[in-house]
Amino acid sequence: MGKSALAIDLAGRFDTDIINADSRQVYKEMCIGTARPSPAQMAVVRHHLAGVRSVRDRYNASLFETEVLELLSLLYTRKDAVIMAGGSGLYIDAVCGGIDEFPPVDRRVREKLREIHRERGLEAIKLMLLQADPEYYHKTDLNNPMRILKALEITEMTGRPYSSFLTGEKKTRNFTAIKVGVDLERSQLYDNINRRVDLMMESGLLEEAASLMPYKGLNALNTFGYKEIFLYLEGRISLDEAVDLIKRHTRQYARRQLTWFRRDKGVRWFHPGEADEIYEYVLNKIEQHELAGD
RNA sequence: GGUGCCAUAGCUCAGUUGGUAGAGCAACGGACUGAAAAUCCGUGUGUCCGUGGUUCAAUUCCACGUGGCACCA
Repeated sequence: MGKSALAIDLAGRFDTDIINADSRQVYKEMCIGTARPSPAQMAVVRHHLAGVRSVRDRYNASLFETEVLELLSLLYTRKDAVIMAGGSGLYIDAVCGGIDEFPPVDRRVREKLREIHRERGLEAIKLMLLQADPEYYHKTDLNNPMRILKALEITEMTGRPYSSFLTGEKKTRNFTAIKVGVDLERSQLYDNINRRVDLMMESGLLEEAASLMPYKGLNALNTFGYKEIFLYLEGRISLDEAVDLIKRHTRQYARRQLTWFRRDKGVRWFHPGEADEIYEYVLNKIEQHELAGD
């Protein structure tokens, strides 16, 4: 869509830094396949939280929330505004409104529950959820094993139903978020995506992915751009098929991002080329906010 | 040149003992509280290749044509 380039443009105008809101660009080993900003771009504008973790590390929306809040308290001593850019909606919402706190989950508990799911299927874990947390059972998507497993993990760890941790409260922050979304014609978006993937291949995505093959079981590598190359390296599909799949999966992800942000009525939508208009919009918002005396 | 098989959704293919059709993938829409580039849900009007014939009725049967594939020359 052109989020990164727009963010760099705006960061220049506001003389500020960018915080990366992308769940896969945090991994230092995943560079080409996540289109992490280039060293040249990073030299122009300071980017935070890109390439700061290993694929072997556990990372999630809550850790991101914590890290960004710490970072922001630091940045706001020097900057009036900070730009956060990326497509990971849950991560952005965690920063802007917070997510409820859960206790950490023991690896063995997680493994045990996954094994039950693997061996006895969805019905088995659904039944467990019905007993452990009927409230959540009636509320959640029962076809989605990840949701069920998550709830069971927390219930198992604490002896309390998962739903008792869900307050739905929006946390107050000491900053105001001005949200800007970008969208453009599908045909053009898809052209951009196809071109971007071709460029990744020219830049050595195959080699990067091949070097990460030993980690293919890790969550970080359950990512389009990598998993398709793994299929190729295993001889299951041709390289052309892999590239086509990467393009397709990237397109589908772009649509899912739109679905997420469209739900947020606080987002103001622009064409990615409207940098001037976006700058004006943000300036006005800041001004209104200051007049309101906040 | 001859013979046989095939032609149905964007793609791969089911199917209709004759009453105008449905799966997977794609596409589109949606959901989303520590795996989120993850995971999950919903949406199927298409000259059923063309023309003619048989029939109350043809995408289905028959003939011819067109295109593809295979085999024989």
